[in-house]
Amino acid sequence: MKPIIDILDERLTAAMNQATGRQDCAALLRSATDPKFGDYQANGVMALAKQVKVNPRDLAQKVVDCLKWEEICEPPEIAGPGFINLRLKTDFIVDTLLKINAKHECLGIDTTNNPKKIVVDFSSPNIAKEMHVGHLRSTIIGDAICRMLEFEGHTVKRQNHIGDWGRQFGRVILGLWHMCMAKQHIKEDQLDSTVYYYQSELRELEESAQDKSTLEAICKRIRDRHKEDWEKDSEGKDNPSSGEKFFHPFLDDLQNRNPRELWPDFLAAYQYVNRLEDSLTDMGMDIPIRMRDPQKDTWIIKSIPYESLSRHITTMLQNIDHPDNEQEKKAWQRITDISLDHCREVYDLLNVKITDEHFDYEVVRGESYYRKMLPAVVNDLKKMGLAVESDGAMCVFPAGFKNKEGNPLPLIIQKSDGAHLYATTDLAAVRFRVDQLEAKRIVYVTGAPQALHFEMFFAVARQAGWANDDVDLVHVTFGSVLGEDGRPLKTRSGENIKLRDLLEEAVQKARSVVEEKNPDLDDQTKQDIARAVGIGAVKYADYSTNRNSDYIFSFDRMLSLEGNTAPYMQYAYARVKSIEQKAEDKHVNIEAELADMKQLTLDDPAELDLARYLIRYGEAIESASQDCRPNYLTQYLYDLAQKFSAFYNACPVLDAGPDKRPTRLLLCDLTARTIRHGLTDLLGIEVVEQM
RNA sequence: GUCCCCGUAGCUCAAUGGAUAGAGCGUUGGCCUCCGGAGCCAAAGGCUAGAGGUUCGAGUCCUCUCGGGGACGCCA
Repeated sequence: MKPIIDILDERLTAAMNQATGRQDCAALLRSATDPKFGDYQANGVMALAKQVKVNPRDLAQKVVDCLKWEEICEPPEIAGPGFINLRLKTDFIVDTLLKINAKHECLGIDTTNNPKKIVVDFSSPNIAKEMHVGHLRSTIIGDAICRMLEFEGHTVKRQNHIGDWGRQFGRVILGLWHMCMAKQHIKEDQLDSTVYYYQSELRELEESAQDKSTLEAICKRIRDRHKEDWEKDSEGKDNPSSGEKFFHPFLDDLQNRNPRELWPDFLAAYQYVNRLEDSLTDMGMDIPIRMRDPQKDTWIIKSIPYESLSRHITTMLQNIDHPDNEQEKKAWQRITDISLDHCREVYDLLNVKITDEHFDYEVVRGESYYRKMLPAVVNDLKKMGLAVESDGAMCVFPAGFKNKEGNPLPLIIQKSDGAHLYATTDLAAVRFRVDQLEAKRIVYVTGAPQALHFEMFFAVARQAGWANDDVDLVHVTFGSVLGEDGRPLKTRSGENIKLRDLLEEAVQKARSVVEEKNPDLDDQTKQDIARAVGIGAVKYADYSTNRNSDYIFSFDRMLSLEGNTAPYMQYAYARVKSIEQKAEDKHVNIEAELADMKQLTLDDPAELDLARYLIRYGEAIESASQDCRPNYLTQYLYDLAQKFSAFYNACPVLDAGPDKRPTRLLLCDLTARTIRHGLTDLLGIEVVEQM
């Protein structure tokens, strides 16, 4: 079925064209601002009257005279300075409800007649970092956008543009190497109760931060051992540090281990590398490295500053696909696996699908995916004359952007050391998405601070002709999650709050509420409810604010069960389900009563109020999807739940007479279906039958 | 310094240029012989930070001021 608002808008527009003899009228049909004005109001007549210089109320009357409304609306009313107010006929509402009942799988909503291929780039966490609150919004807003677009009938390609390339690359490999070596330093019989050196030495480094000489002694000790381990690892081989003895077997063994157990260790080792490198600055310590002698094609050993070791690995591995770098490539792949597994755990909790196993196409295409396309991006921009060298770096200066000095602002695509940046990767990705994925719209869900980057990068993509006018480029921004103090949400010690911890706390808090309200449920049921309510509360709280606003994160409010929250919605749903369960006791066969319904009796104001709102679900989806604003959808669902509650209070269902009961059962059924569809199918929030 | 976002009830948040700016929490007062009271109904609470402007009409668009946050060349 076509949305009612669209039908009326078309008719109003036609009537306005007819009344004025023009072709360019806009009815501006909107939801009525107040129920006393009816269901819809047309705002366009007033502007039109101004243009054609006639009295707006007179024009409104003319428009109404030309308008076909009879089978849909009560007689239109002209109000105020020239509004045309439309109220749906009860018969029309009845008709529509019956049609929805006949097609209740899609709730009477048609798919779009203009389906597009749309890429949605979201979540995109950084490898080697635990997912934290900062990833919450992109992940769930992006997911909701995809779900809405998919429901509308678009072909959506989800892309998880993970940060798996670039500067931290060398450090993560070093981290894994330390994990390997630390294990070697542990005797077999100590394995249970032991502390790995990267754990104990991290503490030492932190504690001695202010004491230069102690710090140097620690670093020297670490360096000496590092060197020794490195040499031992290639014992008996002419290929230095080939990793034959320890590292390769370690990496192979990792494949057989549970990534979930490895993750904390890896994080600790990575943190160790970061700390160590920061500590080493200006200490003048060296470490040997191996490199290919390009002349003789043999390995040579060279000394470099210890603190630049990871940077060396990073630059060397610009060429990761070379056979010489197999060890590093393998290490990097293991880390990606381990890290993605951690993400997967969070995604599962959030009920978000943004990894490969859920789809028949590659979802996780991180920065590394585009690595081979980067030189071409730079070269092509150079050839076009768009990229020029500036202070040793390759830059594009898109028109209209200025820096602090008022000079043209560069988008840097290649650093002076030859390395590429995220702008380069973004450009390669946009090319890939337009050419290979045939995207007609690309949606980037990232925080507002990156707005300038996207503006510039879009401008360059357009200038280069990689995204022409037939491709929409959209940056969906969002605000920050704040703590109760109004500052960005952090732990007391100032660290990012781990997303998994946050979600687990939400489930735990929800559990204690369930425990209190409904102590007789069995343990598994309680846990299922706690999970649906806890996770749902976090997601719903996010969705229900304007995404551009910052919002203050509060477990108490989001779990408070009153107001516009997930628990309230879930409760409304559970109450309907409860009626269904009770039906059997009262010998009411719901299916039989709903099947093949021909007529409804909408007598009670609460029934009518609920009914007229139920048929407008599609409008809510349309507006939420259009602007990528899930809060339009939550607002609709909340209003719907409130109207249902009012109806529930005023109108007995199971005890109603046979003349009223089928209607009321239908209202219950469609309310439940709509809430479940909105919550679960579009927002990924579970509903529960009881709570 | 330039640019971007924000400033709405005591608090947390809404408001697709439209009519008298809405919810929830909190406050006050009603409503269970009845399907889940985790509910419903109602009241009080506002110069939409301030000043100009555009418009038939401005919380929304433009200009300025004040206050908060963020971005602005080799991180992402």
